[in-house]
Amino acid sequence: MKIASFNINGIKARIGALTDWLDEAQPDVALLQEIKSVDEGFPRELFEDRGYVVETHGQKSFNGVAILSKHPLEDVSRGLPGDDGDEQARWIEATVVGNTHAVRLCGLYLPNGNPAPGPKYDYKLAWMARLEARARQLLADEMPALMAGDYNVIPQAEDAANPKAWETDALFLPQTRAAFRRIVNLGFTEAFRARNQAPGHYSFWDYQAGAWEKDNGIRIDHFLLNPACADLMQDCQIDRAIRGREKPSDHVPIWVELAL
DNA sequence: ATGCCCCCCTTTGGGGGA
Repeated sequence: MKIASFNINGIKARIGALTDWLDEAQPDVALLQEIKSVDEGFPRELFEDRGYVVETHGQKSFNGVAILSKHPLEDVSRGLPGDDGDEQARWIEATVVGNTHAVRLCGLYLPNGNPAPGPKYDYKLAWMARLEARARQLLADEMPALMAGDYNVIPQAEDAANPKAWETDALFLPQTRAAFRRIVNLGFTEAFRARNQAPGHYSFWDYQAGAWEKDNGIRIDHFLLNPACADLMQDCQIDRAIRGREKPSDHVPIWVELAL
């Protein structure tokens, strides 16, 4: 089963780019971030026509996550636990049932956090603490589980073309990286790095200053797999070429192939 | 580190992103 994550930066602006990629890449599941749409505005029939079931957790103008799946989804849950007052749509969960295993899927859009320091950075760190709490539960469960999406975290210097430029940025501050590492170190496998240790692999290139043309990218979209899920991983890749197309998102898809 | 893009509800600009 091929499970992909893609920050599309607005569903309305990305309909063509998204459907083209779906038709070619043929993921069984696509976890989408930044749909920037309310649930009623999401063009679900475009995906239902392609054989996907659609679950959204939308919000007006900003954020918003969704799951598209060619297999039935069960136990859908919206919102990251731990703060009932959090209005931002950044988390959706569901269980997808394969032939041999069921897998718990968590799609996430972690806060950017800039400028740091400040209230937005405080929100990012608080959100990451809630993420850690949910991650601990997923580890305790025996069911294979993954958390995938736009983490807005550059884990290591080799995950940026120009790490110097990110030193004071919320995506790369020591506190951000420590919070991410703390979650991984609970026992998760960072899927891409488990299969590829080379520098120069990115998932985001800014629209500005010719970042794509200069390959001035960063790797901020990640899959974290619990041990039962890591045992099923057969591949993990980043669809880099998508960034060079017409009217692209500033992110590209990343996907894992799981044996189920 | 700013040479862009997306959203809103618009006619002219503001908020937000990474």
